[in-house]
Amino acid sequence: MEEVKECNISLGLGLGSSEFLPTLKEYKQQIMFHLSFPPQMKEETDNEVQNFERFSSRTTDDEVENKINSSNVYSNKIHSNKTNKIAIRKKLVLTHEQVMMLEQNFRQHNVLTQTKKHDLADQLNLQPRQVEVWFQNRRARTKLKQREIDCEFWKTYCESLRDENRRLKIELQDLRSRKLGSSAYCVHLPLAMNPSYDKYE
DNA sequence: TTTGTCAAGCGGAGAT
DNA sequence: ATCTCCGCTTGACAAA
Repeated sequence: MEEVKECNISLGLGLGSSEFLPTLKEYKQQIMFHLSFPPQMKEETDNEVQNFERFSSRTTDDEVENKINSSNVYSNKIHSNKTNKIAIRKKLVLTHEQVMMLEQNFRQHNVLTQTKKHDLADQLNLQPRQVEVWFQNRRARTKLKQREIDCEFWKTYCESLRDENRRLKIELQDLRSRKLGSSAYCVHLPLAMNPSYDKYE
């Protein structure tokens, strides 16, 4: 079967050219037209497109079209290197209300149960998978943020240790320069600060 | 043009 | 075998 190495079709997409935005059906037609798939590949691609329709938060072509034409959803093509198939990915931008609701639920519990996932999906008019993905990405963002905080903490801590080390070295040098050799004094000094420390090394 | 953000894909790991 | 999670990555988009 003919292999599709590269898919780089212009479908007239672009911001500010909404009158040229194709419907999902037109997308399918144009993809087929441009690539002239062999029948088998056409079928596979069509299935793939259908999968993406199911996968997206919309179920009908009309709904897809409305979303494509609305302000918070854009469409683009993706090409899977693994399967050499073409599909359409609809880039979803969640609304403020959707994000607020998700955030609120995330604060209560950052892991989803099956029931919670489906409830939220229903409430937000999203697919359960999209809710799941949002939670996964949200956990990743939290973790990243925490890592940054930890990193900052250890950086500061490290800096303070360096300062302390510098200070102790100066103090040690000062003590040595005064040539304080009294054994009574030495007893109360930590080993490293003991003027006789060199003897132990 | 570069950089940051975010939804989503992919693959591996662990649990059931 | 299936599900869910995580880490990494991709591609679209917006902002700088």
